[in-house]
Order: sequence, then C-alpha cells, then structure tokens
Amino acid sequence: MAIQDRKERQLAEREQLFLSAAREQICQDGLLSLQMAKVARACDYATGTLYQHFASKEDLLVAICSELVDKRVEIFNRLVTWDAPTRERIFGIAVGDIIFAHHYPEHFRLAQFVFTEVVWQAASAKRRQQLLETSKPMGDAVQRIIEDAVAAGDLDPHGRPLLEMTLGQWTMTLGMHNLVHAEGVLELYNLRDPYRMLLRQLNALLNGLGWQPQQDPFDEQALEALVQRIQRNVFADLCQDQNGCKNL
Amino acid sequence: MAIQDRKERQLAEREQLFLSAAREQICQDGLLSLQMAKVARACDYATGTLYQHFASKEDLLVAICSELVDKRVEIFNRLVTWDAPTRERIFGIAVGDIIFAHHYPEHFRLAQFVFTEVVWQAASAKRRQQLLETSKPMGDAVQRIIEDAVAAGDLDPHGRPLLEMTLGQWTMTLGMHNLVHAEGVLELYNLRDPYRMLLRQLNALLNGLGWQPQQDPFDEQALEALVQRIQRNVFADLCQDQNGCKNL
DNA sequence: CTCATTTTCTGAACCGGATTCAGAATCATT
DNA sequence: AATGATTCTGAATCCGGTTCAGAAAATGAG
Repeated sequence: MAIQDRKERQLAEREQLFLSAAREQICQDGLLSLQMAKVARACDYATGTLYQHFASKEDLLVAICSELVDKRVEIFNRLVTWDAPTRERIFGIAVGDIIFAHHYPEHFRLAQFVFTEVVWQAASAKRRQQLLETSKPMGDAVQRIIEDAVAAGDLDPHGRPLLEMTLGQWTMTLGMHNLVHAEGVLELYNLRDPYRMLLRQLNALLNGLGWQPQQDPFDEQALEALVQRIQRNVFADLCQDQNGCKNL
Repeated sequence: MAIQDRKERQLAEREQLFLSAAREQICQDGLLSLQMAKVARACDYATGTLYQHFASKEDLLVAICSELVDKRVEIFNRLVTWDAPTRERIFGIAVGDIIFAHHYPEHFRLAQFVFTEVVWQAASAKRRQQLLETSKPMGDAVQRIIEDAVAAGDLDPHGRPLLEMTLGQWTMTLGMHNLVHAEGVLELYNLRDPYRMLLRQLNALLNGLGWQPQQDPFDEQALEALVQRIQRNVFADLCQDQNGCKNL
C-alpha cells in the first residue's frame, strides 16, 4: 500500500531531521548541553514525538554513532579499492581516519564518548551487540587488505596481524583527537602540529608489521608526498572545501 | 592553636573518606551511577556535608583525578631514578602505565572521562588550568630522561622528541584500557592478550625515536624479560598481591 | 556547669532535564 | 460525515544534583 510507504518515508525523514538537529546541537554547544526537549523544539515537534523515534537519550546517541560507523566504513572501503602499493594503502587507513576526524568532528568525539564505559555500560546488551556488529565491515575491509598483501608476497603471513596496527592506529587517533580538542593541552605540550606527529607515530607502527623484504620507514618527505597523494586520489571530494583538510 | 590543627586533620580525613567511598562506588557500579547522596550516606553523613568538601559532583571527580595524577607521577619518578639503560627506562614508562592501569583501574577510567570533552568543557577555566598544572611533574620526569639519554650520547638531540613517544604511549594505553573494559570488544577482535599487543606496539614506537647507533627493536623474548625485570626491580611492592600484575 | 556565640551538620525543598502518558488532533476507511 | 485507528502533544512525574534555613554540636567566657 502506497500510504504505508509514504508513512515510512516520512518517518525516516523525520528521524534524519532529529538526528541532524542533535548533531548540530552537539557541534554547537557540546555533548553536555544536548537536551531532548531542545532537539524536538528545533524540529518543531513536541518532546513525545522525539521519543517515538528514540526510546531514550542514550538511544539517540547510539543512533548518531551508528551513522558514524557507516561513514567510517565508507572511508575504509575507499582505501580497500584504491590501487596503490600495500604499505601505502595501509597507511591510507590512518590518513583516512584523520581526514574523517576533520570532517565529522562531532561524530568522532561522540564515538569516543559512546565507546567509553559511560554509555557502554548504560547500553543494553542487545545494543552493545548491535554496535559491535556495525563495525564488522571495517574489520572485513582490513582483512581484505591483509589478504592482498600476503598474496602479493610483501607481508609475512605469520607476522603480527595487521589488526594490531589498526587498533593501535585507532586508539591513537582517538586519543590525539581528544588532545586537540582539550583546550590548553596543545599549548602545554608545545605541540604545533599534532596530526603530523600522529602520522610519524603511525609510520613507526606500520614499520613494525613485518614486511618482506624489510623496509625502511617513510621519511618526512615521503610521508608528506604520500599524504598529498592520498588526499588527491582517494579523498578528493572531501578535501576541496575551505574547512576541509587544511590543517592536515 | 592545637584545636585548629585537629579540625584540619579531621577535615582532611573526612575528605579522604568521601573520596574513597566515591572511588569504591565508581568501581562497583560504574561512573554513571555515582550519586552524591549515596556517597554521603555511605560515609554516614548528610548530603550537605559532602558539599562542604566538594562544591559539585564535577569537583569531586576532579579531586579523584588529581589523586590519580599524583599516583602516576610517583610511578613515573620510579622510572626516572631507576638505574638501567636508557631505552629500558623509557620502555619502563609504558610498562609503568600499564601496571598503573592494573592497580588503579577506576582512576584510569576516570582520567579517560575527565580529560574527555564532557567534563573538560564543564570544568571552569581555572579548574582546567589546575588539572594541566598537575601534569607538569610528569613532563619534567620525561624531560630528565631525555637529558640523560642525550648526555649518554645514545639519543640524537635533534631527533624526534621523546615527548611524542610519551603522548603516543599514553593515548594508546588509554585506548587499550578502554577496549579491555568494553565488554565484547576483545572477543570480537579475538584479542587474547591485549597488553602484550600494546607492548609490541610501543616497542615499534620506541624504535622510531632515533637511537645512536640505530638499534633493532626488542624481540619477543627480550620484551618479556624486560617486563619481568621492570616488575621485579621497580614495582616489586605493587606486583606481589594476587590481583596484581597477573595478566600483564 | 551554664549560657551565648560560633561552627558544623542536616535533610527537606528546589530545580533542571529526561521520560511518560492521558487526552487532543489528525488520518484512513466506510 | 461518522467512526475507529494512528500520531502528536505538552503537562505531569521522576530522578538526582544543589541549596539553605534551621538543628545540633563545639567552643569559650563567666
């Protein structure tokens, strides 16, 4: 029945409306001042209507996070299909995450929050399972890169799994993003170029993976060139506007 | 006047009482279910009394965090005065953090939370400054190790600053700790020995610092031996009890 | 020891924000 | 147009942090 379709469409639209209003509020005033009533009001609906879409505030946050994971998966997949030497593709994952962090700052901050015990604990077992499931595609993407590399013969199949690199990279990116957004920290540590520093560290991580034959880490110049190349070839659409990847 | 002294002592004692009750509640039921009234009740005081010590819940959390930073500084300092080759001492910082995470899990989780935007944003500018100041001694400790290393001629004075390693190590440890405490994550990624993995990654980081002459990373065996040695020589007092460093 | 004064403690009251739900409004169908 | 089903509404409820007027305890002078 067509009517049913329309209703579903409207429902989905409104859900998006709520989600983006919530995101906007988070960007604007921070996670702390996100209020259900405000979100509803911003969309010209009553509080109760919002609660028909999301059973709780936590639920809303988790929904935003799911979007986040989807976007991140999309970014991962670009690297998987990118035609380049394996090491560069792997490094690209890290660069992708940084670009992602630039483009969806509220998402990244939220991920930090949601995967932190605070929300994690609040979430029901079922919800947790859901969140974990969502990240499966990301693992698959990484798996595919591993297989390619082993097939190409330039990664030791018995070496330390690439997964370690990925997790390490992820935690470091989250952590760095955290530092960048904590007012005063960069100054205290006199960190002028946090993302560059992150890249250098990732370079060290990458190099420990067990390449065959063993390879030197990228030097500063190679690193710079690589980042440029990745931005141009893989994330061209994201990196054109002025608030894009400038500080990268 | 002696009476004044006694009063101050009692005040300090009660403050400790409140702090440890709060810590216990956090350990028990998580950060989310920490309630001011419960903390007060657990100590047989009324809510208002608790508020004479801490102006707000946030204030209480920050106080717990300050303790945390002190403890961490203490751990750092052990490494600074430990007599061992520079590389081992630096690696020791990482091991120290992991041991610290084992021994004060609630502290570490809290640090994650406090330095996260959520609390950070809520804290007043003055409070933020305070928190940052507290971490100064830690930076000093690291600085001293750098100087020792450069003086001993085994670290390139123009190389990448050790600080980078420290920050990277910190963010990774926080992140890993996070993963370890997020139910289901370890299983999903089939991570059997997360802290070992962390150490391997830190090893890679450490190796990128610019040693003179260039050195190979520790291999698995050397790593294991090193961890044992650090536990025995530097953290003997922390590592004896049964719930100590077992899973390290 | 008693009383006045100061200090400390108490918990009921207040307040903001998440959540609920009884009724109002809208929609679909006959 | 009437009726029943669905959706929307926002006032009411609940919960937990915070406050503050008064109760209780401590102090010190007489």
